[in-house]
Amino acid sequence: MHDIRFIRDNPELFDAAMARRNIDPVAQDILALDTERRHIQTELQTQQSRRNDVSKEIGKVKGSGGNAEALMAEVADLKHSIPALEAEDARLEQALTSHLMGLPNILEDFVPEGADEADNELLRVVGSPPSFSFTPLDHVALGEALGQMDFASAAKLSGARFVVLQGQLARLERALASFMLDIHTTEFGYHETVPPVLVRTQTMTGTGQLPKFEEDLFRTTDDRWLIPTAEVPLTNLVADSIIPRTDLPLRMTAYTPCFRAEAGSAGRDTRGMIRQHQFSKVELVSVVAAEESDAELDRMTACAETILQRLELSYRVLRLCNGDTGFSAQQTLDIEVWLPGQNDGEGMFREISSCSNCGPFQARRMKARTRVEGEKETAFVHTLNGSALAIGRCMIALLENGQQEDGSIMLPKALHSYMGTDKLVPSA
RNA sequence: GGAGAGGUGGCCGAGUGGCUUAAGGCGCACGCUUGGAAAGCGUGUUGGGGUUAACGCCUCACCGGGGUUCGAAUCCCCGUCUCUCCGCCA
Repeated sequence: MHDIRFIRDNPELFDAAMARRNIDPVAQDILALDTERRHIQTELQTQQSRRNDVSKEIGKVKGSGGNAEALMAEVADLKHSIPALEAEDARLEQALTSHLMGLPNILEDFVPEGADEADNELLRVVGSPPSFSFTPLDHVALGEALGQMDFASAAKLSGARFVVLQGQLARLERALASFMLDIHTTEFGYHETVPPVLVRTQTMTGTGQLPKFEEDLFRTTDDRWLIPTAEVPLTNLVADSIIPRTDLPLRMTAYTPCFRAEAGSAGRDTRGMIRQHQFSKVELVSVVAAEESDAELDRMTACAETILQRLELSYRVLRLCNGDTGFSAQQTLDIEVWLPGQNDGEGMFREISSCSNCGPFQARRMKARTRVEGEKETAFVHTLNGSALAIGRCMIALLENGQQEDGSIMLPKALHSYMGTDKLVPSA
């Protein structure tokens, strides 16, 4: 959510920022509501103050046996006007809040200009793709040849966009989660967490999924929501709190399933494990002081990159353009891994991680603040989140990059101890 | 799922309609005291919003939302969470 005081002081800047999000000027409408609301509040509070004074006076008069009827008659009038003003104030606040809640975060100035992913800015390419003496297969062919990746059975159980993994691939899921969590906790200081995957509406609103993106989510019959990412519960852990400045930064990591309705993705990535309704992911969340968030984004991205490097996968890092940056982010860096089996064996880069600095945007929605010990002023924290990494897409990358002509899959050294072997072979 | 008891400041805890400006304690900060420290004494110590050049003034908030009343932490209704017991269950 946005700071109404910023909009009051900089309406043109605000509209310019929203223009980068393809949103028509809104500052004038917002400020009209704001001005009217403050006018109502002033009048309301004047009347409340009068009511409080008179009520006290009535108490005193009655206590000393006097006649308070004149005073009570005065308050009788206020009893009509105060509720009316309260209702008007509530209406205006609601209108203002719903307006502000629906507007995306302001982008950093250096976010590149562009309509979609084709316009993202390439920051670096790391590693080099493996070369094959044969045409590499995609993960579907490889996984099914292993007899360990079963889309037909998943469709029987759950419909499209699900998968059943078995044998070594099932273990690989577990191994990857352990491998990633071990690095983040022991080398990078993230606090391992197991959060709920069902959350309340208020929690989804705190990180920005609601009220605008309901159609992307699964909702339960008792009015909870399945998380689309562990960013939601992890970040909301600091909602409604004031964190001592000395406790920052907070760094949390969690391995959770993620659920996405993929309502707007009909026909996209229908083959294989690239885009599923359910997938698992190791997520990183940082809660930091304002002045630290830019550096924290670089740090977080480096943590995600470390995983890819240890897995000996090549990748590239991009800064997303305005058209491709998500609702809550002020800046996003994507990591795309090389998948040699895609594009009919030509290979292509696909997103495997997305690291975002949300600045104070989510913190303001969830009232997450910090304070320097001994000072009175509080400040909204900055929140960041990143995948490190998406497990399913990581598995795809390992299969497609490690494939051998005989159909077996060579695993990177880092996983040997987690897998108890150095390669994947077809199930007996 | 059933029955009961609860939710008050950073923490503990008093408070069954006005004397609450939320008692008292703990913790914390500052000061006095001291050679220094402890103890003791004193002062201060929630958050959001409106208004103001500023000091300040006002308002809201005692889990959340409604209601009764001139006036609600206190009474009523709904919701929510916690605890105890029962049932069920991994």
